[in-house]
Amino acid sequence: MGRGKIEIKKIENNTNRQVTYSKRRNGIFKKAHELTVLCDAKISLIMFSNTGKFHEYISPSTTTKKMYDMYQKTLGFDLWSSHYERMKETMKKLKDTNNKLRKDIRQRVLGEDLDGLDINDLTVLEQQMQDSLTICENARKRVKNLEQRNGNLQLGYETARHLEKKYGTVENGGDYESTITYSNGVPDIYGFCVHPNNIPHGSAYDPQDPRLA
Amino acid sequence: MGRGKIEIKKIENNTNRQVTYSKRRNGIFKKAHELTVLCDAKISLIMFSNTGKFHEYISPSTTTKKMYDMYQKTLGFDLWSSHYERMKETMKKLKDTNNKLRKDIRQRVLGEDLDGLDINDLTVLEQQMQDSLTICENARKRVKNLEQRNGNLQLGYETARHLEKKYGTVENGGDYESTITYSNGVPDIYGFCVHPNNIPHGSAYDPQDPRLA
DNA sequence: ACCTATTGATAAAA
DNA sequence: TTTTTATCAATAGGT
Repeated sequence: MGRGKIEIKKIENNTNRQVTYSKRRNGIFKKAHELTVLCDAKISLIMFSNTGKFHEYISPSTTTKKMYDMYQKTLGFDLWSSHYERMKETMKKLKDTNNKLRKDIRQRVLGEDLDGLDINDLTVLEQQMQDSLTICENARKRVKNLEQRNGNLQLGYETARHLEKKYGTVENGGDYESTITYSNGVPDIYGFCVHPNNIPHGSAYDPQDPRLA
Repeated sequence: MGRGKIEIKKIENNTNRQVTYSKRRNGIFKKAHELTVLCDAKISLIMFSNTGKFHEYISPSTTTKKMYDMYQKTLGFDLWSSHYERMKETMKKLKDTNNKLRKDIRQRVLGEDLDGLDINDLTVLEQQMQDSLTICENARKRVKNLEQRNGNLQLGYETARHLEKKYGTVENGGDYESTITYSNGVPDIYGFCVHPNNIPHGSAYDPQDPRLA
């Protein structure tokens, strides 16, 4: 639709391609806007030129984020589920590990939960504790010497209480099952947003622009 | 552009609006496809009619997922960052807790890492260990009696090795910092995909369709 | 950026 | 819905 028909194939002339891109981009944005208004539709149109320049149109009644969310729901799958599921699995493992470690501590330090162990376990455990106790005693003696020499007698009984409170069961660390909801941060005054790549510069489609009316 | 100019405002006649939506949708899809080919651009165009019907165009050289990923990178924010960041934080906390617990165990059971404790800590620790040892000893004696009575002499030294290997430092549980990359599951044979809402039905834009040439 | 001859898109009707 | 066709709109090539 111009001074001659053109084939729909890549325009090799660089300048020409850029000009056509600019013109047709405006055209398609205008079409998107018209369709939005005429038919009360919601449209998300994002595009990158071959030079990486970014532009988008989003219907005023929605946001890109919402459109993408609807897109996922409509197609019945979550585009980042694999990523997300991996995360959730790892979190579960970490929580499990935490709980096991805490159980170990209760077993070893507080002397609870020994019922599940047989004689071999208990013998090993007892020996380890004996060794640890010796190491601990030696350390205490060393430190006692040092602290006395420095007249360092501070610190009270807070330590004991503190240590006692540390070995409960791990609670649920966070709620990640809830439905994803969000509002995005894209300003949307004209219905059109043209976001250049990195450095902002002019050329936004303006529905009021008489040149495009 | 038809048998009379029309105002760009919502078409109130329902049938009319639907017809216009259908026609213009095809029009804009064709434009998107032409722009993709002519200028080697990448375009993602998703739309929902006012009745909730879903249609999309995606340039053959890319995927909707990639487009939104690029979109996020270009705009410098993450559409699901709040959700994602919260998860990462929680994971970090869980890992930290794990490491602390493991350190505790090393301290208490293996007798390592006592350098950071002062005399009060060590005294408390020593007393706890002494108590635990006593409990453990008693447990062992009880179990020993029971096992001997039952002639249960199985189990070897595997336990000891097992216990020794359990208290290393927690390694990075998963790599979630890496760039999100994916290929989506959207079939893309024609460059155009028309996904009706829920139940698939015909009407896909076909670049080969002579009616639209 | 602007022109305008042409091709392309589409509103109304069938 | 799709086709037809009279009209209006978009734009290719030139300035």
